[in-house]
Amino acid sequence: MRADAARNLTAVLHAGARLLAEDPGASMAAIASAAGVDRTTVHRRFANREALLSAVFQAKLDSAESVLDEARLVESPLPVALHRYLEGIIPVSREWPVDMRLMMQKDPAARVRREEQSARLDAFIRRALDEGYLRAGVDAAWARTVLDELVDTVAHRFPDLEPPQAADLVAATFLNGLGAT
Amino acid sequence: MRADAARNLTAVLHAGARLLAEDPGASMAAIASAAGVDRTTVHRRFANREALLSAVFQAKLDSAESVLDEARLVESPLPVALHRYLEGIIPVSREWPVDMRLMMQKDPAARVRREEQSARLDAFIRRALDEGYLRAGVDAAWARTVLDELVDTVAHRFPDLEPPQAADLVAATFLNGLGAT
DNA sequence: GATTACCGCATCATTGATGTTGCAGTTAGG
DNA sequence: CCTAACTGCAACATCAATGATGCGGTAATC
Repeated sequence: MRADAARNLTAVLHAGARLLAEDPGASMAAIASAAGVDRTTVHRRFANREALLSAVFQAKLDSAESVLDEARLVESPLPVALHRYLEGIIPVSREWPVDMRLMMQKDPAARVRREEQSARLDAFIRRALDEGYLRAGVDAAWARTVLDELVDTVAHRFPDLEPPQAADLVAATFLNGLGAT
Repeated sequence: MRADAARNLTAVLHAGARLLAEDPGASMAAIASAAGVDRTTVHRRFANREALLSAVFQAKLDSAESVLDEARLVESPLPVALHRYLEGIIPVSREWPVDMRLMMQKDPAARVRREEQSARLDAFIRRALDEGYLRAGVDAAWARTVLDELVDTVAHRFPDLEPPQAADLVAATFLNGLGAT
């Protein structure tokens, strides 16, 4: 692929992620325009709207997978792995703000991949329970969901918070909550 | 308004909230069908799609406002008010699963009302800080956002949890987090 | 039980989004 | 500098959603 084509491609993917996050019904024309590209250029690269969405998901899943790999969720000491994961996943969530849950109803391939990554985080939460970093009796599914939501929240509602500080905030809230004493 | 018309109206609003939560691009036809009503009936009651969305938001805002009033956020002891608010707002979030943030971009009236309600919760969070129920130094905006997200999460991702238990879970997570000791 | 409000059904017009194609112009890369 | 790849532009076809309307039938309310 030629260099300018590659630039346009990533521009379209990023513009797509950004516009679709604000409005899941964003038109191809709007995405193309935001990417500084003609509408037909997008159609030439992606056969249909679904293919474009798929490509955006794949891009996000790729980034997330790298973070999961580099966090060493299984090997590293748990607090270290948690912090490394958070510091990595928050920028990913910002770079690809598109919400997976809502949009990959019609993309089974992306769903499968998402579930594989999800399973790695589930295992991490179980490990946290086993090693006593979470209170006994805490529901693993609840802990997992809360962690996801805290990540999304700090990523998108507090965009000016740098990743290290954001990771601290999420970890502290997750483990200690916000209450006194 | 005739009784059957009122029934149809609420059926359309509920179907709309449900379908729009799953897919913000859900068609009027799909909503009408889900409500067991002809498409033209919906068009007769609501001049356009925007009006239907507005009505759904208004319905949710009405319910939320009742909860805010009855929680007595200013007068009651803080833990009592918090629990009462949670126990009330979780069913509202379930009854009207539509996400406000995403959808009322184009509905300034709803936005204003939402912000008024939001201000009441902001004040409640400030009160919690002042009275020492939240750790000193905790960012009020962060606490506020986390509370909202915990409510939405327990409401939609744990639909089988009864409101009292769900409220306990949210309050405990909010104040104490999930970590050990 | 009469009336009137409401509904379902069929039909039509309109619009915005999607997707395709041909062509001329530009630019990356050998 | 030459070529092939890529783009923008214009034009076109298609389709699904929106919105309007008239009419016969049904059901709520008095």
